Amino acid sequence: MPQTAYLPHIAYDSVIFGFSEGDLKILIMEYHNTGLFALPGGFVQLQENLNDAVLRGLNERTGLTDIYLEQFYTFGDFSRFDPEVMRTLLEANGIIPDEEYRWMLDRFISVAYYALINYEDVTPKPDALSDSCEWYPVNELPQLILDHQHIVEKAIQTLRDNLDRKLVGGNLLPRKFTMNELQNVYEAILGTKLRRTTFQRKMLAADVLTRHEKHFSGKAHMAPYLYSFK
Amino acid sequence: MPQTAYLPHIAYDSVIFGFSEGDLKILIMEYHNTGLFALPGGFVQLQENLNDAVLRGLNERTGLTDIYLEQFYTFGDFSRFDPEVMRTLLEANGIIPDEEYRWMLDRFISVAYYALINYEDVTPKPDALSDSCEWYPVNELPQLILDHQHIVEKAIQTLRDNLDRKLVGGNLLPRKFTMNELQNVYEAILGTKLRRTTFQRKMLAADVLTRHEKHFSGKAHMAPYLYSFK
DNA sequence: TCTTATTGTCTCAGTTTGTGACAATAGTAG
DNA sequence: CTACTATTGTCACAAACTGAGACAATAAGA
Repeated sequence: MPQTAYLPHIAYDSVIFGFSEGDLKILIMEYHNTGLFALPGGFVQLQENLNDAVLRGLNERTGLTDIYLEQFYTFGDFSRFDPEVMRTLLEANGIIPDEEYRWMLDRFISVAYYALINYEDVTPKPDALSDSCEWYPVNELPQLILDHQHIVEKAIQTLRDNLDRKLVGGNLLPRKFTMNELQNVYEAILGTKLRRTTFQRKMLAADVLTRHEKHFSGKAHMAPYLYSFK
Repeated sequence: MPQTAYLPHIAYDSVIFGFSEGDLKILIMEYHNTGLFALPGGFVQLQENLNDAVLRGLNERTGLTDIYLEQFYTFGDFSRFDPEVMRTLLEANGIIPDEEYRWMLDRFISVAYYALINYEDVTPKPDALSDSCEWYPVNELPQLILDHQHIVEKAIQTLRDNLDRKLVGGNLLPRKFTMNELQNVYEAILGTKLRRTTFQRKMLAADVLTRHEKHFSGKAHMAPYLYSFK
């Protein structure tokens, strides 16, 4: 691992949302030999924009470059400070927190972001310290380190609040999708069922969709149109 | 100034809103002998919660303890970094940035909050480095240091977005107020005129107000009721 | 050709919102 | 004491929006 200089005391965590099999999912890392699960995160280089640091981390995990990303809260309670977690994590990788790594055991304030990506576009990649980086349904998360569970909850809450205002649901789907697929995304995010006709009417009235050709699924019924966001 | 240990690289800025004479106003500090204007801000002590640090700063400026406070964004661009501003500010106060103060010239990431307070409750107090801490209408701000103008714009935008969702307008008024005063607050925040009857109906239907006695202003017309938030 | 599941659209009722009307004040001016 | 004015609380009506169901139009299999 080439050593780069980072801003001390400042970290970011990202809640990366995807949608598959009817479930809203997020990416979770599992660290080597520790049984510890955490959100993907990282640090900010000395001359790097905060937002760029997050995009860099997202690119390392997903390979994607154009990502819908939103900052939603900065967690700064002193109670977040638990050096034993980071020490465990480093030592499990054979790293003794000496001069070069001691800064990692300090207190951190973490700026949290959520990202919306198309599940199909991604093969998640673990980093040097982790065994895996995998999708978990938001309702079936493993126990997470520190306050990461709380960060996820706040991310979902913010996503729900922003869903109608920003019409971001489409970022979780391929470019072209059916109205039913879009509705499934909304239902997974909100955690409630929606009325088909009302949803369709609202989406069409919002004037944000372009209608394309029909999509023949091979199923024995009327074929739905494909749509994309304008 | 007793020296306390602070987290390096981390600051906060607060946009403190008040309402008077029909205008939405915020508190701005002017630093000694520099002509520099800035938002009230500060640093986080080593073992202090971020939110508590902000409340501490707010209390120092306003004397208030129960304050409606909301975190809205963390500004982390490298371009914020301009050590000359801080150097000017320290030197104008006869402080040479030596060992004890050099950390203040480093790059900072700033967590921004907005607060809503009752204008009448407050006599703003400058700090050790500033001549004044005064109310300015948001449309008549002086030129501010760094990206503080941008921070203010984002604060207003967030306040507008949250206005209906969180019904926070009342925090800018005394405990008891008339419907017309509340409407004036909403109009100042949104920057638009609202219809009297629609506004009244919406507020009453929201079921968040308690109606009290009438308020006799001495004017020659029907006296309005006073309301308070439940 | 018949059957089934799903889709796009329409209808109708119920609710909410925009807009103006209007009577009820609380003072002031005669 | 009576007119007059400005503002308030409330109502009325139309327009817009939303919930809920109805229904014809498919696409494929039996």
